[in-house]
Amino acid sequence: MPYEPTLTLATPEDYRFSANLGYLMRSPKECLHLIRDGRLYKALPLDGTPVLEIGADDDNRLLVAFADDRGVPSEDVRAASLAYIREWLDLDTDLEPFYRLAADDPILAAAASMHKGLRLIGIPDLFEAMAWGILGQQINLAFAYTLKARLVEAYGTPVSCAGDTCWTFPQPEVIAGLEVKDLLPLKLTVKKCEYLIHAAELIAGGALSKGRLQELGYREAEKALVRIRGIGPWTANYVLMRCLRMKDAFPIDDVGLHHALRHVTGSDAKPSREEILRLSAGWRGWESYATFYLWRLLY
DNA sequence: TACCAGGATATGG
DNA sequence: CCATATCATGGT
Repeated sequence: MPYEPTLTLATPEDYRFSANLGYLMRSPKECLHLIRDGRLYKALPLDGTPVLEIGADDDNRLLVAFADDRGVPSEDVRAASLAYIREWLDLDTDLEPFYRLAADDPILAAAASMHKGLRLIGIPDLFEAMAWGILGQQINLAFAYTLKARLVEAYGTPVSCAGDTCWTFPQPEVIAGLEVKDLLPLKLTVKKCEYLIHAAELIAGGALSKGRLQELGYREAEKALVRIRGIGPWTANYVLMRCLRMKDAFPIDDVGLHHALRHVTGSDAKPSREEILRLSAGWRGWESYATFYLWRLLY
């Protein structure tokens, strides 16, 4: 079904829209975007919450339409939407160095080849990234999606989208105003309720911001995050990877990474920290991308 | 049905 | 500093 794209967006030579949709479709419980007939829909967390419909043409360009019935938005909103897409889908990173190192890497070669054209899908909003990390601690991914959907449907904002509902993630100001007892019915642990509310308070109060973390650089930003209650090394690196887009962020404690490494090496035991450091020695500066690609081997 | 899941923290040695 | 218990529901 043809549609009239309002905007077109050039992508890098090695970009493949379908490879990225593959990642975005990994959970049927995802509530922050939806995919229909090869097109991606999302309500952007920007002023006016524009709803985007994103497809691709044969020349590997992204075709962007505004999928709500409010007509074409203002120039400002269009520009902000394009900027959001570039960041979310990571259209401005040159992946050539990553593919070059992956081609000769016994761990990465297969994943890089199989999913070539995939980019690290981001979580531009800091609170969403932290909340998603906290929710996902020590539970399987399917359950994490269930919890996220409950949180979003309780405290987020519904937006009509392609005859369905897209949601925007709850604002930190909203979650900061809650008490543990408000979140318990979602079946989070008491600690996760506390972590979530505390993170929301830090961001809503201005004590923590994406911009400030960005200025710190990887090591210092990691330290700053780990000092926050409920944010350990895994969550800190997850946030730096998905939100701050630090390419050397590396969630080395990630169970999914461990499974992927076992899958590639054929080992039946969880790799030790030393083993992972040895296997990843050649990934310097691309640890986040390496992890993201390895995750794709799991589902 | 058991087992375990994209961990973090508190506690005890 | 390292090992262990605890959280706690739900997916497979």
